[in-house]
Amino acid sequence: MPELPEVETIVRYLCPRIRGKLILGLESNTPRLFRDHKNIREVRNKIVGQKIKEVSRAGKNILFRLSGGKCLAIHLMMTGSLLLDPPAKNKFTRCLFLLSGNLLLAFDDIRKFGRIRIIDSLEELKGNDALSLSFKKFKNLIIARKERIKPLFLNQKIISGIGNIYSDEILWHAGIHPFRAASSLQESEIKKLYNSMKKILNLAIKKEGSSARDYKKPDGSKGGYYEIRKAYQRTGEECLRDAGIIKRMVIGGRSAHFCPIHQL
DNA sequence: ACTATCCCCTGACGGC
DNA sequence: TGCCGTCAGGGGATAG
Repeated sequence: MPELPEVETIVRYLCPRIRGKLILGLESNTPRLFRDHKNIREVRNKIVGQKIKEVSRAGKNILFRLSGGKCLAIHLMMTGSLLLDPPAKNKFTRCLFLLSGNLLLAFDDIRKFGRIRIIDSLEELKGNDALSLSFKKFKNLIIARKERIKPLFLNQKIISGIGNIYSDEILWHAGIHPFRAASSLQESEIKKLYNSMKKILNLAIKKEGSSARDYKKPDGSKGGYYEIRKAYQRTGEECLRDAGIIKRMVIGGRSAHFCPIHQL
């Protein structure tokens, strides 16, 4: 489940290696991947022959800025991964980009939830990226909402980039209960939440993401955050801060893992 | 505006 | 061995 740190890791890996390359071809047997377009041919016509001018990130989207002015947006959803120069195609390879310099970029995705689309400009995806959010903006987004804090963190339209792993980790670090109404948070708690958000996301980037299940870097290697997580998927285990036992509850169809003692 | 539920899709895993 | 139910959870749709 690639979230902001995983996507950022992928972008940092890919950018110096494919920037300036030409897209020579696109192969895919999974039309669903291009569900925002008529068919694969339409996508191919729009991108083949163009140069990748920049690789960047917006929330959980990987963005290729193309020489023609348009932009290729790749969303890995839950099980997608981008692999550069993969050893061989496998049954989960849904799409292949042929790049100049004899480079092959594969999009693998077990569950076919991923999505690739062409957008007119980067502006279309500019949301409130968790890492470029100022405290003032963050606070205003939080206090305006009656929604509970955990689903708020998962809502990409409000704060983009955070998914189930890091929302649990951030709330554990900040000592905030996932069911708290956002509008009930005190100024000091919002400050703590903001600092925890930056701290956890930057730490996870440093660890190159969490390989809980399917996530891997474009060279096939794994990230190291999962091994140092404090809350996510630790149901029944001891809290690493106090004597609490990590509890699991479902909220909005997602599982929240938290410590009932220090998360209030 | 908020909440819960279902759907998309496939693999892992536990029970029988 | 193999069949079945459950869980994983990003995001969109929909009903209440």
